[in-house]
Amino acid sequence: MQAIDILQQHQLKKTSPRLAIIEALQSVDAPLAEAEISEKMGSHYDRTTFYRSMQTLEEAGIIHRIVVDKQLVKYAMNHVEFTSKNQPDHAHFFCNNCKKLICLEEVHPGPYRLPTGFQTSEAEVIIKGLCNKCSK
Amino acid sequence: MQAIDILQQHQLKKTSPRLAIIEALQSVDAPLAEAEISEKMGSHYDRTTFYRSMQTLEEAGIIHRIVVDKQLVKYAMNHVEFTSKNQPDHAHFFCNNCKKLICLEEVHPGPYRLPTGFQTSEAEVIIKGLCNKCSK
DNA sequence: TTTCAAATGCAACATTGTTGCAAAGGTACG
DNA sequence: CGTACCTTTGCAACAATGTTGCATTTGAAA
Repeated sequence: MQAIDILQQHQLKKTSPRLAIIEALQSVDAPLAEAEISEKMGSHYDRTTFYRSMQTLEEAGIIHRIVVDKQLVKYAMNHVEFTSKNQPDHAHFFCNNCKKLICLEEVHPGPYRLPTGFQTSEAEVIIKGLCNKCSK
Repeated sequence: MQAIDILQQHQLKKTSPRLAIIEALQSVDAPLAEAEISEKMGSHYDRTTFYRSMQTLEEAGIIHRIVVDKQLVKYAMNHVEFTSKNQPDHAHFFCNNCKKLICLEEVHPGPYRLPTGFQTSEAEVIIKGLCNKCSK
């Protein structure tokens, strides 16, 4: 779907930073970090606007955020079936060699057997290792 | 086990920053963030030394690091049976209400059914929700 | 006790993210 | 089309976490 239609569908204003961010994420088939997105957006880039846009897009269920490691956060488009109520709960794979992050849409972790009284709302799973290209 | 014995056992120098960090982590039954550890260590505290010590202790298999969220990293003692080769692979629970992190030593996630060619070396699982005290 | 590699502590810097506020821009309405 | 209004942007300043270089100190072995 086109970026402008996605914003329309969620009743968000069609501003140029939001359109640029969505188009950057759609341009590659992998989650991107802020630095990678800002590169694709060129010169006219503001970090505050980026973070505020990401928050808006995440709350609307358009993107999701993946915390890979201490200093590495990546952002990815959601599939159309995910909304703010219906959170994506797939696992992510991080390749220790090529440093790429891959959404494993078909891997749904859990359920987990927690001690009595614990209530789960969501789970974040990062599997690390070597991807299919780097393990050869 | 005493902090000084732990360092001895791993053939690490028994320096005061390392001893203070281990004692801080042992003083409570929960993973701590840098700010929480530095509080317990009092005035004589240096952030560079802290991070370098944590790296040494992690590589030795004495502690492990848990990335809870974008800007929240916690550190916890390993059980004696874990070494640098034998990584701890238990899940962690983060309470969205009281913000405490709990090691679920008995919850061992996986195995995961990954696409062909993917090799797993480790997995990090953060389950979020309400802990037994906050769900009442 | 002496020696020396390892570790500390300081300064400076890097990255990621947040807050306040004035200016600019999108959208609805006439 | 133009205007009015509320949202969003963009800038500056700040905050938290983590890293690098280098001189000084210190643990531990001889």
